Parts: sequence; structure tokens; C-alpha cells
Amino acid sequence: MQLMKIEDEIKQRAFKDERQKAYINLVFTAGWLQLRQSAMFKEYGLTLPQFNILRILRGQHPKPATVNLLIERMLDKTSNASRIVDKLEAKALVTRKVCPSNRRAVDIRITEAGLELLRRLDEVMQVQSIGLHNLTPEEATQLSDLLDKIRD
Amino acid sequence: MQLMKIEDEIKQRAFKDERQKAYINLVFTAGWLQLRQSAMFKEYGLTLPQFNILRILRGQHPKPATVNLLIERMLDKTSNASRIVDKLEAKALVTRKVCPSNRRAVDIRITEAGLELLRRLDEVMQVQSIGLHNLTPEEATQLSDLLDKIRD
DNA sequence: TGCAAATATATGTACATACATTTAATGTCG
DNA sequence: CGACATTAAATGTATGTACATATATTTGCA
Repeated sequence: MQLMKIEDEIKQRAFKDERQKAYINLVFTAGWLQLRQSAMFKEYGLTLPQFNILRILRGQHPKPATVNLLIERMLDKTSNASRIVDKLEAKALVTRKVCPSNRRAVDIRITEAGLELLRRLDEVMQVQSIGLHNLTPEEATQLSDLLDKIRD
Repeated sequence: MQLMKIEDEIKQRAFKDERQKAYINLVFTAGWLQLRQSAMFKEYGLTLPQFNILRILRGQHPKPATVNLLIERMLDKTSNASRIVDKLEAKALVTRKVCPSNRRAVDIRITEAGLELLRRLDEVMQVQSIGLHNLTPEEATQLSDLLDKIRD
């Protein structure tokens, strides 16, 4: 498939201005990327938010993380980390234990099975080159700078 | 608030490379924009997908749209247009009627109340300058080009 | 000490997403 | 014509999101 401009993707020919077009393109492209990633995870019984939380836990390993720490690092801050951890716990990919030093908090740890699953996914993602492999590092930097400016 | 780079937003200091950083920034920024838009719609009793469908219907007005046409034009193709139309119909913002020439299809039309609501939202969005107003038109174009390239 | 405020997490509800399945109408081709 | 595939929409189910509220623990301070 040749380069599909956003006009073709959503079959809309006219945009109010370049800003509106870029806005729609941004939201569309983010969804497009996430959909492709999700499809890959599905074979391994993971959803995208579950994967993201597992990755945060691997970053902490062997230290535990609390729900608060997960929320802080999640891309979507308003999602419900508690219930996503429920699902991971049911699959024995994480453990949950009341924190001894603060019994309000919960220590969440990735299990060996969780680490193993992430290792497999790392490989698959590399092989399928999921991500922004179409951009040069310079273009990726340029993109990041533009995105930072949007949120300023 | 001064320019918050993505490293600060998600409290992660290290990225594997510029591509991964841009990827995370892209998904994060799209969510950030949509969250702000949703917050605005909430006061008017609309969700973001409901708003998007209403806008497509306005674009067709006074012609009807089918569910298929809505799906084709939606940013998120896999979402469930049928049930979103349910909600809009319950609020009397759209009407639904079996298409006479093809009784499998359904003609969906925006009502006057729907058009009036969109007019009000147009104003509010203009006043609150929701969108990519921090970018120059040239930067917006540059962003669109980079995004098209990602999906190539 | 004791009690209100703050903190950490969990739960409830409405809505949306992702995807499989169902229902109904239409097209097609032997 | 009539069986069978195709098309259009609706429905079922598991998961996630957004936000309000509840529960339990800890902290602060009168």
C-alpha cells in the first residue's frame, strides 16, 4: 500500500485548516498504531494496558510497585490500574501483597512468568518492527518536539 | 505551566531510542488532546464519539447517512456506531428510519436539535481554542507529513 | 489521646472498544 | 425459481475508560 494521506484514510476531502487536519491525523495515527499493537498482543492473551503495566513492573523489578506508581507512569492516567492488575494477577503474571510498611498500599511485583512473556513479546515486536520504523531518528526527534509544543 | 517534555509527563527518563520516545509521545499527546476535548463536551451531555458522529451527520445533512457510512468516516473504525447512534437517538439528536430502497440499511439524520447543539459547541471550541493552536500552520503541515509517513 | 483530614486502593456505573455472532434483506447463479 | 453467499445492522461478551464514591489506614494536630 502506497502512502495513504489522512484525506484518504477517513474519506474526508476538506479540512478547515492545516491545524485541524493535523489534529485529526494525530488522533487517527495514534489509534492506528495502538490497534496494530493490540492485535499482536492478543495472540499472547494480553491487552495493551496490561502490557504497559507489565512493562512498568519490569522496570521496577525486583522492587515492587504500588498502584500509585503505576498510575503515575501510565500513559493514560485516568484509567483504572487496580482492575488491570486484577486481570494480570488472574493470569499469574503479577503478585499482589499488602505493603508491610504501609498497610494502605499494595506491593505489586511481576512474576517470572510475566518476565518470560515480556521477553517473548520483545522478540516478536522486533521481528514485526512495530513502531515508528518508517521515521529516521531525526524525524522522530522532530516529531517529539512538535508534540511537546502542542501540549505547552 | 512551561513546556513539559514527555520525559516529565510520564516520569520516565530513559527511552530506548528517539523512535520509541516519539511513539510514546504520540500516543500520550493524542490522549491528552482527547481528554481535554471530552471534558468540554461533558457539560453538553455528549461524549467524544457521539460528537464525532454528529459532525459526520451534519456533513451529510440534509441527506441521510447509513451506519456503514459512519463507520467509514469515523476515526476509530472498529468502534460500534450502532450503539453510539442509540445514545444520540435517545437524546433526540438524530433520527433512525429503515432505508426505503434497501431495507437492510438504516437512514440516520441529524435533527434540528442536533444541529443547534453543534452550533453551540462550535462557538465554545473557538472561544476555548481547543486544538493545535500552539503550532503554526507550517508546523501543522510538517506534523501531518510525518504522521502520514508513519502509516506508510 | 482522639478525631478530622489525607492517603492508598477498591468498587460502582455509564459509556466505549474490540471482536464474534446473530438476524434480516438482498444478490447471484446453477 | 431457489439454495447459498453476501451485505447491513444489531447484539453479546470481555475489557477498558472516566469519574464518583466507599473502605481502610495513616497522619496531623487540638
